[in-house]
Amino acid sequence: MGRIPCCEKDNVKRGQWTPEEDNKLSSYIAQHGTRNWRLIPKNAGLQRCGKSCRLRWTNYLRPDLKHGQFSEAEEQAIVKLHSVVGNRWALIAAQLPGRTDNDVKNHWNTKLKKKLSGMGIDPVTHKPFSHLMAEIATTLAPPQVAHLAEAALGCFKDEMLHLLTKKRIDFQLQQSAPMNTIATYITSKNDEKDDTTEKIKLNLSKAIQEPEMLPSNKPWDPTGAMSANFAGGCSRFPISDNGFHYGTTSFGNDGAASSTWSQSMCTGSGSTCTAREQQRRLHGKVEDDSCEESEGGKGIRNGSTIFNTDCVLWDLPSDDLMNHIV
DNA sequence: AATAATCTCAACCGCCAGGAG
DNA sequence: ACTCCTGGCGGTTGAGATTAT
Repeated sequence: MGRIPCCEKDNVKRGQWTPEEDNKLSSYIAQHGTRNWRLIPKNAGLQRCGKSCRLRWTNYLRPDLKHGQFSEAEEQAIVKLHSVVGNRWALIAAQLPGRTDNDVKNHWNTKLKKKLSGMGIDPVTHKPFSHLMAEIATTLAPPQVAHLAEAALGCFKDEMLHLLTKKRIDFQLQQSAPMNTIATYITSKNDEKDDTTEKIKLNLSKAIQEPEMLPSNKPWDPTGAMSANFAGGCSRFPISDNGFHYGTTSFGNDGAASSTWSQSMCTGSGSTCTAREQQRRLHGKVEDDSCEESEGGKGIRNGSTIFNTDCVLWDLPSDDLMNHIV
């Protein structure tokens, strides 16, 4: 048979750890190490599950942990790595000395996601929202394009509403917008949220009709207008009139301007891979996915390879960052 | 000042791969 | 060969803190 259960579920304490418990756990581990988590709470005199002890130690008590704010360099590293490996928090944390996967995950979910959204970047794909919309537009037949704004709204509504409500961006209704498109989206809802939603719809639909916004033939075409906007130096987004810039100059509306952030956030013009695909590639589980020009599952094992594919164009010192991953 | 809304982050949950038995 | 525990991981929750109204 297997092994005995790690702990008695009904006889363990849960919730916040007290300083006394922390002391017991720390001093026990200092003497005996972390060999067997099932035995540690029992031997240390703790009414905790071994799993809970392990979590407390790895996420909080370990002496090599940093507990302060994330530095800008750390944030950049997180975003870069996230664009490559997706939500592999342990993998990302391994590149940041003193940070745990929980730290990185929390920081991403509470700060960095919003920061990227605020810059007009989809935090899942690391592409500009407008770039994504242009890609969608090229995949639709003309009758379907009329519904693009609706579809995009479904994807990005939360981020857009967050921008509108928290950042107080004033979307101005454009009287000159093509009426046949507007008529498709405007409905007679009166409450404020729906009004906001309609404004978003209107501006999204307008954005995709702007000639300079649309790609010359593919959205990621390096010769196209989209790429001129987003590749390499990563210039600016359509919403930058409201204060968001995405170039080598300022981007934020919160005063956190002119940082090296702006050079790091953009995945460049080549990415057509979703975060999920990146993860699958990392695992090497998929040999022939939709991003065939990349190295498939072998990319991550070769460290720098993944940074050199057509899917992700980073200016990363890839060997440094990926050493521990390989 | 009181209340509501929002944010932060420690802790938990459940799943999985690897391996002990 | 099989069972199932352990350790690790990512997703989610909720209490407390902070901010807005």
